[in-house]
Amino acid sequence: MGIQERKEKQKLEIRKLILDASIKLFIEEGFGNVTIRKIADLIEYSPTTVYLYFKDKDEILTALHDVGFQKMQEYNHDLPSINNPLLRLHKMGENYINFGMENPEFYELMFIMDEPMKVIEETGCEWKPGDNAIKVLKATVTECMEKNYLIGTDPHLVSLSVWSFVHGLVSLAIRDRMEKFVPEKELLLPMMRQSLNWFVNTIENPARNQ
Amino acid sequence: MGIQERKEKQKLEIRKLILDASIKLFIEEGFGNVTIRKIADLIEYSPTTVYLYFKDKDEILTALHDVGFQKMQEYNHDLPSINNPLLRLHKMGENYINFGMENPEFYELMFIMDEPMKVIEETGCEWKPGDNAIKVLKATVTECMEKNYLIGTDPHLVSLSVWSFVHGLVSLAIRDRMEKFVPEKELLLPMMRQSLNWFVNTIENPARNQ
DNA sequence: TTGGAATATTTACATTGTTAAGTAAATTTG
DNA sequence: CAAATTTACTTAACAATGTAAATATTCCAA
Repeated sequence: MGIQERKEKQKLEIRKLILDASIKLFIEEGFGNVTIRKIADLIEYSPTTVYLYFKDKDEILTALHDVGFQKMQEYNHDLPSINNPLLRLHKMGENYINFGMENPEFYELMFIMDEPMKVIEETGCEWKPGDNAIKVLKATVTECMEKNYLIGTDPHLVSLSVWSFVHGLVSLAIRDRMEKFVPEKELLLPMMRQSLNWFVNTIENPARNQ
Repeated sequence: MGIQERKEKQKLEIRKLILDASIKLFIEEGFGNVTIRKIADLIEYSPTTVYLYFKDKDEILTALHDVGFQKMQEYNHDLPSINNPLLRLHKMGENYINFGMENPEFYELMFIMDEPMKVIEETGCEWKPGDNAIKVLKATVTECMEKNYLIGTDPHLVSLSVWSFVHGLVSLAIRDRMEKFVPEKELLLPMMRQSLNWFVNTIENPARNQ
């Protein structure tokens, strides 16, 4: 029925309004600013209306978490054009760092905050966006090993390690734990890139110098 | 004056009561359970009395953050007995992981949550406990380089990288982002140790095989 | 004993997430 | 088209939270 469809669409539109308002709020001033009432203010509805479109606040955060993963994918649009798998892995790392530092609030939702994982546990236990990203990483690491850019037989373990490394960099940085290491803010990102360079150079198979 | 001293001591005792109560609360049920009112209930004072001993909740969290660093030091009591600096670095990593996984709430305060760093920014900008830990790490990495266990000339950069790596492991684990990589909970810690092994083996100077 | 400082409590307020009840408009049904 | 029902939204309210101001109590020195 056409009328049904239109209603569905309107419902989705208001959901989008809510999400956009939430994004605006936390982009501009962090998560403390994301309250149901402020969202409602922005979209010019009453606070309780929000609950007609989302079960609770955590569900909103989870939806934003999904948006974050889409955003991160955009950062990786240039990956397929890189043939050398180790270079590709390196670029993935750079993109990951750039994404995290340029979108710290999204990054928090995706990899730090508890709420999205709680919701996911309640609703099927599938962390689809995360799993997807992991799959790409693992494929790249596997290729690196097949083509002898990396030594080792366990792409699983190495993928986990690579991810931990870049996540460590980003999460320490956005939670202000690196100020001792890098007092000047302008040097933070360069330092992180340097660290990534060191990492990639170090794990590269030294025998594969042609 | 002796009477002054006794009063000082009593003040410190109540502060300790407050901190112990807070620890009990978040150990038993996580941070959601740490509220001024629950703390007050536990120590059998009224909620506002807490404010006579701490400026606000963030200051309590920051004090707990300090306690966490003391606890972490205890994990490292065995380090001085290890002569080989690379082995020592390895053990530091293991201890770090063990501490984080066994005390996730403290770990959060020390390396993930915003509040303590906010307080520190307001009161002098010195992250003393953190700086101290970093100093130990840097000394070890420096020794590794001097004795040729690690290649490279920048202990600063490598220390940052090592820390990022283990922090990445721990923080992904305690925020439940590793369930895809390691579905069974019992295998999580072994996997993290394996990852650390891989890391240390990989960064070790390959030329230094005697 | 009394007055003032230190310590504690009572009351209160604003903000938060969230639920329950009510209302007005849109839609379906007869 | 009129009545009934569903939908979309709002108002009012609740409980929990951090915290401030006003008030009360305790304690010690003069």
